[in-house]
Amino acid sequence: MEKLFESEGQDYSLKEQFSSHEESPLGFAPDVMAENLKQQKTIEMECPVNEVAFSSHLKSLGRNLDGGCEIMVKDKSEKVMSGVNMAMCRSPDPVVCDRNPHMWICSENGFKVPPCKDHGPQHPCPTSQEVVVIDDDNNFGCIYPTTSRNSFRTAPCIKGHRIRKILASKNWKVAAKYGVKKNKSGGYKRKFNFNKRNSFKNQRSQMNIPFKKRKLFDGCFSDCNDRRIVDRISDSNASARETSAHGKSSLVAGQQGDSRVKLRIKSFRVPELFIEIPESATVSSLKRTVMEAMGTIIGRGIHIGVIFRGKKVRDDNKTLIQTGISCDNQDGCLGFTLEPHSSQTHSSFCHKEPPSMLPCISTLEPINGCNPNPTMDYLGNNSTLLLETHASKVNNSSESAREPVPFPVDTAVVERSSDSKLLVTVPGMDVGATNVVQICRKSNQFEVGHRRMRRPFSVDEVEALVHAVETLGPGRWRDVKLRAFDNVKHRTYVDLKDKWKTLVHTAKISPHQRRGEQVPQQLLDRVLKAHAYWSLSSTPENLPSSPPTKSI
DNA sequence: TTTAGGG
DNA sequence: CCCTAAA
Repeated sequence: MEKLFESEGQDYSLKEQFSSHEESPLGFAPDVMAENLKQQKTIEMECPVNEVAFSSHLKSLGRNLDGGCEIMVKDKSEKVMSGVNMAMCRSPDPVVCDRNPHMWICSENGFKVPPCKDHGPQHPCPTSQEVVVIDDDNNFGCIYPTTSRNSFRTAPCIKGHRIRKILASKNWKVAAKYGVKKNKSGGYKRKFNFNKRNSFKNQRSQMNIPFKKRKLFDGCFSDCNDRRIVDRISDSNASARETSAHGKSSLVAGQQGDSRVKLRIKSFRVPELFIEIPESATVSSLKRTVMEAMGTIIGRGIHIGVIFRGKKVRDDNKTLIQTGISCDNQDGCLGFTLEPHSSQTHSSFCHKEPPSMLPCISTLEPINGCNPNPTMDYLGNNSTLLLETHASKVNNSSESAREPVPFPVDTAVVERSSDSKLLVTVPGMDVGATNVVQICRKSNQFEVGHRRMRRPFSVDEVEALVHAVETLGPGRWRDVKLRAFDNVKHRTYVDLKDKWKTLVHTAKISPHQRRGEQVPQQLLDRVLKAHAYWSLSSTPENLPSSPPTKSI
């Protein structure tokens, strides 16, 4: 596994963690993860904050239709990090937890068992109780695999209301199971894997989505590359296990005898949130920020995309037969994505939303330069959703997904920033000045037609680039990358080449023509000098004897 | 995969 | 930043 960030002796600021969230997840050090994966241990979490946002989003989709979802951030010592400066959460592994901390706890050292009828936080479930099962009657608890005896407890009401909708209850149940795995001590921990690379590679994500039938799983990462999802079904068929094929969907031969197609959707690809928050922000403001982002994105507009045999099925009017979706299909050729509502593509941008309504849906509309079809693939967790639906339901799925989800979010003012991001200003946050949350659906570079988020080079980056080019020369961009940006995943050697190109151009034009963050003239002088130096000759033997930094 | 260059 | 021909 590629090393994502150094943890030893490093002092990451929150800003760094956020700005380079791809490389610096808040969670475990990747090498630790890799080691754990080798040993097939449970991996707790590797979770950049933007992904935290989405994990929360996933959870909220499922279980918080009637209420808010509190995000708990804990460190290894089990201290709830709420209210402290997030900069404190560097080396520890902040974890996002459910709104029901009595149900699951997710810290490095501690855990609590699910409150099944037989056991509680003070009396952990025995190891024989391998899985937590939530049945179809709003119960949850443990199952004794040897005796098949269940220890269920009726699910609590949320905000004093029994969950009304069937979908809601199903969701809640699914999400409650989300990411829970028994640890070796017999308790249960949340388990995440947000390894982006693997997620991309495996084109897999886990998205718990309302559907007709839900079954339960204990998710096990059997290995690093192939985290199959083991389903454990809560009904009498509890011994039945299913292994997810590709994190997508499989077509199950129907038993109806007619032409119905049964789909078992293993997962959805989901978009991703990017959140930027001041380093001085408190955890509670972070929570709120994440909440806002979640509410924004799940509020409206998400609908379902269908990908069949690697191609997106764009024609909604096609029948399944015309599309080729049938029971004969092999596993994995059908996939679903969550994506912005297409009708909002050109909709105007709203600035205010009535109270008690969701924030503006603008994050869901394709942002200028942003990917209109974010398919950031999320493995994301170890549970999956087993569902069966008839073919006729497929077209309706977007309908249900579009259904507004009640979510207690403050009115948010949403603005479009000039650089293809959305700024969500959240009022009432306790971080002094205005909190600005940038929400931008990041593009998936592995998907065609998706533009990456714009990330202007900082002066420091320019300095590093200039220095590398001074010594290596232009034209060795791979070396430049390895030398100066090896640990910066989002800067490719093409990016560096492009940046050098613009730097040379910038250096040649007059200062008042320059835009963006001003690069110090001294740096630009070095650019020109290096450019001239390396332009003198294309052959090394004709080069001046000393590099540009030392020459002249 | 990298480089190089136009868009 | 994207796209892509060419190496």
